[in-house]
Amino acid sequence: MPTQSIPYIYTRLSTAFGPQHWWPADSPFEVVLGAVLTQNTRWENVRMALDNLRGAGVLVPGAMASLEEAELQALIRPAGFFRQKSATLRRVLDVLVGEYGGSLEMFLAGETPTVRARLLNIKGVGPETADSILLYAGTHPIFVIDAYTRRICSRIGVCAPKAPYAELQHMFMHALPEDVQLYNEYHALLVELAKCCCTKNKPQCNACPLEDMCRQLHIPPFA
DNA sequence: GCCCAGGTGGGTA
DNA sequence: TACCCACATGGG
Repeated sequence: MPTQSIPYIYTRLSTAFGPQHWWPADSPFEVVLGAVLTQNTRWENVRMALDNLRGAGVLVPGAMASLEEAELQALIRPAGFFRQKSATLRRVLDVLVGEYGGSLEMFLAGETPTVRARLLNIKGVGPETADSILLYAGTHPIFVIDAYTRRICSRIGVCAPKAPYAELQHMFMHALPEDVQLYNEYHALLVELAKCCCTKNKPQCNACPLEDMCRQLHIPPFA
């Protein structure tokens, strides 16, 4: 399966699933929180944590920054890895509030490579978290690679099972026109596809509306 | 009880 | 570079 199929796959997914309206958040700041909280974690768990934060009225940088560490940890606990994530969020808030007066817009303004480097410089923020923030909170044209993307691409033969993040990102960005909305939709659609037929160790397509495509793309068990 | 989830960073060879 | 591991909760 050559990389030329990347635009084709988008067309098929878009037709089957329609607009995804991602990221599932009410504000850019929530995107940042969700990007950290969803690290190796189901979104359902992340939503519980976000609901807690909303209930506590701390879904704005200033208010969250004033929380005690124990309070923050208790609120995000359902998302797992709560000690690690609270520390990461604290470091993000230090930059956001300390250097940009709490303005996410200011923080994310500037050239994409510059802002990306600034994000990656924060301990606990890796490439996926940084790119999710750049694309979904800052509308920077950058393609987000996640476990779903890698798994799907691996199963249809467009990459090795352990292909590096940068390699996959390069592949998508060179197969597609530079377009924030396209990158946004594509990533969301891959997640939608993965949830129905590309779960780890369970490559069934029993109820998958894309059974035909899975067959064409050689996704088991229709290979 | 066991497996898994929209990662990241640190350690070792 | 290439693995291995800790990190933690909640749902199937």
